[in-house]
Amino acid sequence: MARRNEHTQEELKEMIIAAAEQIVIEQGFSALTARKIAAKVNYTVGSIYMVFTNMDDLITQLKANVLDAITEEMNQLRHVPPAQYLEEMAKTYLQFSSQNFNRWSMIFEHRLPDGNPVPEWYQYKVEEAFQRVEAQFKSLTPSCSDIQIQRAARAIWGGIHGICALSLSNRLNSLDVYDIEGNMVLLVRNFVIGWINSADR
Amino acid sequence: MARRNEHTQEELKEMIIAAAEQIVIEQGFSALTARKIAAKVNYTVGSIYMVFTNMDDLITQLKANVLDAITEEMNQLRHVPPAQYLEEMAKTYLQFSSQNFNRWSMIFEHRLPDGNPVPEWYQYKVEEAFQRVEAQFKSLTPSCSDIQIQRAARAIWGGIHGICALSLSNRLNSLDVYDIEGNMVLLVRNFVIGWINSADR
DNA sequence: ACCTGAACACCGTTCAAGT
DNA sequence: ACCTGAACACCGTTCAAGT
Repeated sequence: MARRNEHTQEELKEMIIAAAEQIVIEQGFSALTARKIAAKVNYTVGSIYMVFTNMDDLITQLKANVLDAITEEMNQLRHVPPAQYLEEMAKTYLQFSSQNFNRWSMIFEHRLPDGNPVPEWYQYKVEEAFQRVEAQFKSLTPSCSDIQIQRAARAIWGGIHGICALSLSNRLNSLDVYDIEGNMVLLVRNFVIGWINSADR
Repeated sequence: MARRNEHTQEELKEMIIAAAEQIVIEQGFSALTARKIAAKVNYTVGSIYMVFTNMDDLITQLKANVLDAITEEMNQLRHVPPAQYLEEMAKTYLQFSSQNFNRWSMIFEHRLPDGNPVPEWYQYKVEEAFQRVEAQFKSLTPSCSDIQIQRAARAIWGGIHGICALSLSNRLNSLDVYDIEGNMVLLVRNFVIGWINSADR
């Protein structure tokens, strides 16, 4: 034992991530433990700490992968006018979060301890998502200042996320995804109508 | 030892809840443990299970208390026209969630295990919050059907919640509460404008 | 009837020791 | 250099035993 050299550190890292993702998908974030991961990849618990500084580090990687998966879905969207594009984004986000509920909710169920700030590269991924929304508002109302555009993007993306969060957490509430999609579209459409018609921006 | 009879079961329950709330406020939800609570109320861990079926039960009580606190804040709101009332609700929710961040985020960081459904009395408290929003839309557009009103309420309340959730979790992002409040108002105001002007409801 | 204390089956994290 | 195994300081939950 010790020094098996069966896998490179990089391979081990990927194996651990894959095993962890499987556990989250099947049993939810709260069921994710270092020992379960180790058993799944056939190493001892200690090995995890060769390639991750701690569980929070590992979980941050998992969360980043989910952000990437969402971005990937958004990249599939076809090119349509901005108002419609925003609706498509909202529907895509809803679809992703309902179809990948355990991975998606991990993003919000996990919080780094107070000392550890969210790493910059992770923040950057979040920013990227916002920029896609900002681009739509920029083409919708080109005369608006950057700050106005930013506000609109944050308001509507917050709104889109919030409908997902409330609807899916209370999802026993006899609301199916189709109904939620209606709320999604309602919010986006009315906000956009208001945004275009309003002098108050 | 054993059989101290210093407190009634009801008193013990309240002491435990109070101690748990203090821990959440000071150290966050993830730092809440049965043993810490027991130490704070000067009983042994086992005693908690005399008055709560398990930690999830206790946490559900804590979450309910937070919902009550939010409702309490909403009850302080003065009587104003519906469009303005919705904005006031949004601002109140933001203020509460930023001033009571650890208690508020507990509501969304904690999830009952898959077998345990959310208790009815808890669901009811959530419904109550929605009804207050529905009432505003009812007086804003009295001719709308109940289902339209419900959709509007869920859309806008989801939106309000989502802006809080995204803004406060990424709150290092150099956005202060005043900026977020601006996004809040922007969302509500534009949605309401859109809602009133739109034939598409 | 109330409460304890100890046990059980778990955690995350560290690190001396082996190859 | 890589990996283990065991330890440490924790968890939630149960329950026989004491008063």
